[in-house]
Amino acid sequence: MSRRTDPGRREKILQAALDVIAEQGVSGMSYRTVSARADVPLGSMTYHFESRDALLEAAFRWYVADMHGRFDAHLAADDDPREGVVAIIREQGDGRQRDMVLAAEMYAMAVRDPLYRELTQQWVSASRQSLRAYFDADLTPMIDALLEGLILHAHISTEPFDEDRVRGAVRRLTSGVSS
Amino acid sequence: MSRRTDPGRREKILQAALDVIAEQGVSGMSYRTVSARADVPLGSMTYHFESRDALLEAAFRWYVADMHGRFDAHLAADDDPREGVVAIIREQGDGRQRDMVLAAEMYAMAVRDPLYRELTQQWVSASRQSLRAYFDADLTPMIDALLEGLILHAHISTEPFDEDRVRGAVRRLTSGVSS
Amino acid sequence: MSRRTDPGRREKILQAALDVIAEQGVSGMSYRTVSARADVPLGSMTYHFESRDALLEAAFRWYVADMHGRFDAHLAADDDPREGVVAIIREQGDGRQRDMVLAAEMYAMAVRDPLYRELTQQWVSASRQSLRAYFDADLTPMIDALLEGLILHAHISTEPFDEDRVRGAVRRLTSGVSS
Amino acid sequence: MSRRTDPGRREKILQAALDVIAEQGVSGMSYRTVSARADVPLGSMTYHFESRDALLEAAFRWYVADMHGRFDAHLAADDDPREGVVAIIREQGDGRQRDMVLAAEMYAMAVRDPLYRELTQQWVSASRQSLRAYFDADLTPMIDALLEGLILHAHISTEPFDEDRVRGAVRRLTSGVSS
DNA sequence: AATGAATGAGGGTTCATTCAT
DNA sequence: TATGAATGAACCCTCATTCAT
Repeated sequence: MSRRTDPGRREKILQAALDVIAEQGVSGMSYRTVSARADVPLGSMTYHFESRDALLEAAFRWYVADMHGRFDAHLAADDDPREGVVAIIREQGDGRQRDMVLAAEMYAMAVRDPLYRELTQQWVSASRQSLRAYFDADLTPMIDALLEGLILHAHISTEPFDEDRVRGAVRRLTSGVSS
Repeated sequence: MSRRTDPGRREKILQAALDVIAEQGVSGMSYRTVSARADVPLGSMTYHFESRDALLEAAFRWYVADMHGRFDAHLAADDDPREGVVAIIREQGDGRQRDMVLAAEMYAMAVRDPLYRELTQQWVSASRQSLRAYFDADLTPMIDALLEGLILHAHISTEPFDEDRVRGAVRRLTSGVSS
Repeated sequence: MSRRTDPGRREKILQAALDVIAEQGVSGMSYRTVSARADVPLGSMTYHFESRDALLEAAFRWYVADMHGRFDAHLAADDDPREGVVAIIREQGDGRQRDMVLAAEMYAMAVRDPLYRELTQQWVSASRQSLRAYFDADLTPMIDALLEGLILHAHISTEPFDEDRVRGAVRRLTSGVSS
Repeated sequence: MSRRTDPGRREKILQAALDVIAEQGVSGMSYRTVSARADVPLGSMTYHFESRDALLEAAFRWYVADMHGRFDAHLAADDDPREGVVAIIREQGDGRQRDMVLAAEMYAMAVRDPLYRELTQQWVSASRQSLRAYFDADLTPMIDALLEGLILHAHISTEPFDEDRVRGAVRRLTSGVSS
């Protein structure tokens, strides 16, 4: 079921969709805005994605898969997994506006729409699964939550990122629990 | 006392706007949906709120003021502030879908729009200010972040809320630091 | 039937109306734009002018009266009335964007609406009446027409105003006819 | 040959637009009025013309092209070009309300809007170019201006059109100048 | 005498979607 | 297979006008 004339078009559209969402939010993502961004004829959009909803879902699925890959890589990169957590917060919280916007939009949909709730759950589960390789099972939801909250606040706050303070919190949270 | 004037109309519209946002998201909040919800003529909307954006902003300002009041009350209600934190997470995480939707939508806007970033900052600052009455200054952003992440995850997750696990995390995070 | 509280308000509104028309055209002149320009409450507009149409008419009547006064003055100012005509063209054609816009808008209405046709006729008649004091009766409509066309073209054209050429045309047009 | 496609639709819309302008002025030309006049769905309007402004411009360009063709034909039709000028004034001034309204509306826009100023300049230039084939270069702007003013006044005035008077003026204006 | 509150109609424009080609 | 043409619904917003006060 491959496309013969422009095999990358599906992917190009998905990328453009995420770009548009990052800039204008989900509500700004229309067939029109995406087709313009991807430089693809409007009539072609419905051919590749049956409906706007289908496109939105496909875009976020792609995004989640991409994000999880990076999460894993970070944890594995450091000898001390606690430093991996700090690194994730540092990287995600510092810059990466695009990823944060996409995540925030997805969460906003998740709390209302079961489809995106499920997708987000998969993401959260996958993250915890990764954490569980290094931390106690009881602890992983807490680490994950701290991580989430810190990244979010880093994007909203004007205060500079204080790595030591984060490091301290991570260590304290994980203290006295066998890994 | 005919229909010619309706002193509570502004507030009625704001309430309806938040209701609509909670149900359909910010993108579902149109002059039309709100006017229908508030049982107010469409032409009346622009009289009270110059633009859709102005209405949206007014609605979220109202919401933030309301939320902060409840946050404060919780912290003050318990002898042990750590239990207050647990109570907030329990209450917000358990049910209260409406508040979570509103918060999530606001965050999604905040990461893109300076206006809402500022508003959210005010909220976060106010929360920390309240926490600082009970916890060490270095610690409050961490507690606040944990709180945020846990509430968010509680809404997304299907797992039941595990109060003891949360309590443990809060205590560990605050251990060894003078309150 | 004078207004006690703000005797100049009627005039202030009329002036503002003409200002708005000059800038945005007749279609841009609304109760709202004029009330904002005149710094007068919207509710006050209908008190002074029963309808938008009434305001528009009053504004143009005021304008016509003003214009005719200036036309007369020019003709009387010079010993040679032919030079007076050249002077009118020079002054009106050179700059005075505001007057031209108002005239053009009035003509556009005149060709469609009997009310403004009548008003414009009065203006044209008055101009010819003034010209007739200096020129042959048969000639005045021609001079008037030349005048009108030259002023209009002066506003549209990018070419500089060529006074000598105009002077030549006026003299030729009036040649061999007893004044 | 179902209704799915309609190759003449663009032109049909342009014609309808000019009709509406002639009857109700530029300010009466809305997507809605034109779509009704052309018997075309409202949603179709924005497909063919990106904005109301674009439609307006296209309509006037079409109109100008049409007018110039007729101007040329008149001049060439008579052996004596001076009679051609008289004929133009007679035809345009007598009846042809529609053309006059359109011209007046265009002038009104031209004095405010550079886009229409340019378009009108093109028209005026083209007319002079045509006149220059028969009259002295210095004279053409004067003939053109007289023509313009007479046609305009003919539409506003109630007096009947006096062909001999016009003929006399044209001859006098062109007298003593080599053609 | 003067005006703030209110409203229905209509304004331009965007949109998801359909379908003939 | 791919797309230009088309459309009805809904969008935000401006407006002239009414009327209670």
